[in-house]
Amino acid sequence: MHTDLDATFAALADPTRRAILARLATGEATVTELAAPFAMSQPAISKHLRVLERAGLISRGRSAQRRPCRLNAGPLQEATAWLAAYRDHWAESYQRLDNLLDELRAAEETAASEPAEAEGDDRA
Amino acid sequence: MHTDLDATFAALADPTRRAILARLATGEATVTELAAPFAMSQPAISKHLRVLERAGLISRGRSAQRRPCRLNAGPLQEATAWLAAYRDHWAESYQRLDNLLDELRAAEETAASEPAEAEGDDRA
DNA sequence: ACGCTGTATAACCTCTCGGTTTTATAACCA
DNA sequence: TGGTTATAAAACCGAGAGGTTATACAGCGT
Repeated sequence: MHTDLDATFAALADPTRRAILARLATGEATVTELAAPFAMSQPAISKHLRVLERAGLISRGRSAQRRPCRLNAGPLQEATAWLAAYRDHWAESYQRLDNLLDELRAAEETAASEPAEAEGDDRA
Repeated sequence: MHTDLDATFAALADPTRRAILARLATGEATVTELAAPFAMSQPAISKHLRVLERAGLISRGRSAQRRPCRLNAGPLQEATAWLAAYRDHWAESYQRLDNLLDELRAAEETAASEPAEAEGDDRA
């Protein structure tokens, strides 16, 4: 249960991959759809997807010649759990930020209908 | 405010560095103290510390010829905030884990005297 | 002044990463 | 059957990670 953190954090260390995850949070997408926003070749995206897949962050189906990707957030939860152990430490420093997360959480729950303009969006 | 995630996640992607952070959650420590548990040369640890420092995860003081390190958890909070955007997605899949975090949190609050022993300890 | 302790720097090696271009595979369409 | 679309695979490249050993530097103790 304490493995894979290497792969998970390493996968998250790249802005392109974080953006891909953000996109996939919206719903399934094909490789070319995912590649579109980036000034990068298609094979480069395929490589990123392979990294995400090996980290367990995405999984892929088959639809004709397309290979749709979908988010698999399990590892993100593991990562979050690891980080949670340090919550106190930044709470010490500046407790106000403890609220930030609660706000964030509340915002998400409330904004079920409102057009999310909040973060989760990286990259141009 | 949404930068540095690259550096933060990259820093967290190494088990040695995660272990160092776990150790520092206990309190300040000198370089040799930090190096002790690892089957690795001292310069290697110094390099890891430089990575952590450049990621803003630690800062260092001076006490005689020693250069004590202390945890600076700000970036961890940023990382947590980023991950928080995906909470729903694993909540969908298996809601039970939503509780896990609450339990973890509760455990920490209760164990006000026992600093993070959960996980964090990697490596042989 | 001398030597010891604590830490950083330098030079080097190997491996992986992130990107490229080119080519192959697979499944659709006509 | 042939062509086009969607994706993967191969071969290559430069840069950086992560480790090593050897060396330099700083500050203490005597």
